[in-house]
Amino acid sequence: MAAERSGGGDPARTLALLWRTPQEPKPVGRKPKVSVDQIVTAAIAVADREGLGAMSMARVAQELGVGTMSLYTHVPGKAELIDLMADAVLQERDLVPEGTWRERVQHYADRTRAVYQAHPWMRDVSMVRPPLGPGLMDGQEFVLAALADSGLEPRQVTVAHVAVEGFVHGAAASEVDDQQLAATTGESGDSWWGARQVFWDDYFDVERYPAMTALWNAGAYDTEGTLAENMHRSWNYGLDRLLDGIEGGMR
Amino acid sequence: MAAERSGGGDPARTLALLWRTPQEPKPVGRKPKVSVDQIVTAAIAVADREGLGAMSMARVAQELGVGTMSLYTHVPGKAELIDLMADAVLQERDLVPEGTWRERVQHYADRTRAVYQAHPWMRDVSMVRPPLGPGLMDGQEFVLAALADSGLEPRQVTVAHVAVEGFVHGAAASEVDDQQLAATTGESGDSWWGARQVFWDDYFDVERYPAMTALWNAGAYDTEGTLAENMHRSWNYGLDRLLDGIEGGMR
DNA sequence: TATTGTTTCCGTATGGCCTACGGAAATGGG
DNA sequence: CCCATTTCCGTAGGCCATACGGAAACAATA
Repeated sequence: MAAERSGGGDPARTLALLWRTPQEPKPVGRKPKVSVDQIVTAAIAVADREGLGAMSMARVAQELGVGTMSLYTHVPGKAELIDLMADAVLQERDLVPEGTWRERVQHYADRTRAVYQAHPWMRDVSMVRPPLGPGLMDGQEFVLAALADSGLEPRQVTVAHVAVEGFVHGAAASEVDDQQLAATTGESGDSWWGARQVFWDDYFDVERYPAMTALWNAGAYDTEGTLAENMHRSWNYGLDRLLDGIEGGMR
Repeated sequence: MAAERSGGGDPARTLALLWRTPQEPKPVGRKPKVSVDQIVTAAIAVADREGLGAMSMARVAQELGVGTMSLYTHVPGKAELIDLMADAVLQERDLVPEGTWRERVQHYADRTRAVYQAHPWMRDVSMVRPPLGPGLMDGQEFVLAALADSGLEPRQVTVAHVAVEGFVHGAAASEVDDQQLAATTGESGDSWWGARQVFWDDYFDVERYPAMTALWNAGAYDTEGTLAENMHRSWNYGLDRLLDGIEGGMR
């Protein structure tokens, strides 16, 4: 399925929802059975358990014990609901501004990674046209403040920011991909690779792939630990090297 | 929509398709109206034009002038078809092993980026449980050979490999996200941001976001060029810094 | 209490998706 | 001409988002 995205709906309405612009309680009329917060919470719960693909309007309504169409009274549509979900979980990062600029970027990366771990469906939410809510904005402010303290020129800060942001979201996404697939398909990554043992037996050609063969023979793949642990190690390594490079590029 | 993925179908069947294991022509029986190659080509064409979300079995069959169910004679299901599509476009990279290890990694990144540019739907294809076909494998061999020439220890090569791979696919994905959304929603990135001018007017709080405000005032966002050009610049910067870091880490 | 205005709830219907099943159609050999 | 074999594909079941419009609930008023 393609990346889920914010609708072309009225931006003002979506922004009001993202920032929960308070509106005076209606004096007359039927009392609502559900609130926006309840809908968002229920939607996140469904997506956490069964993936974004299973998060249908009908499924969320069922979870709340209301009719499907009732949701549309509180939320413009599914795309906007996903925006609300994304911003809500980004708020869970709870960033504390302590330490050097580098430690703060690493903290930001760790917290963002934790969000993806807790909510693997974030992999499927595009951050190119992001939900302009408090969750996203607070995060941007945090990293930009850290990078601005690094000594980079203002113009360089914005460039470095895109690179860091890309790495963090990209790496977090690929790291949780595995879990998400395990959850939705019911097959773990290890089992999946195991079932493809046939590949190494029947298709891998040592003459066509000398570098891989050499690495294999050198024991480069004799690793302890699970697939997830190895990905995490690589994630830390990659971010460290990227920050090394940014630091070194200032001279 | 959630990431599209390979089915739990018979791995042997999928691998045979990926490597196009030749099978002796059937002596008897009805002649096929379409081939696997034709199906994959048509599916790629549809996805290129209208996104992976529009690439339905019915749509592909229509493109080929056959009934929907006829496709299932040649391809196990939609998930496997997506694997075949992904491996096919990865083969377009056509990697030439020239230059220093660093130039080769950069060449790999450029060619992979070109694939995403030409086929934006690749953003929606998970690379965690990748199609183990020639397109993927040749690419892996190419980068691993380059990294192995860098002087890193074998064990370090595999770690660096995951980091580079993550950066390349992640950055390429976020770079094409914008184009893909422009194509499927009919709204360009610039127009989308324009419609959200309201945000800066009504919601942005200079006291809550001092770092962003300072950068803005310092002219860090007074950039010429389009959104796409800026993303490309950041991509190059990020990869350079990552490779700087890898190079520096060897000492 | 009955009416009225307002708001929310939600059943129905439309048009899409994947794919299991099984019969029809085509083909070449005996 | 028959028949085994292979491919083609119509039907049907069970999902999805959401436009529309009427029913139901509620507060204020008469």
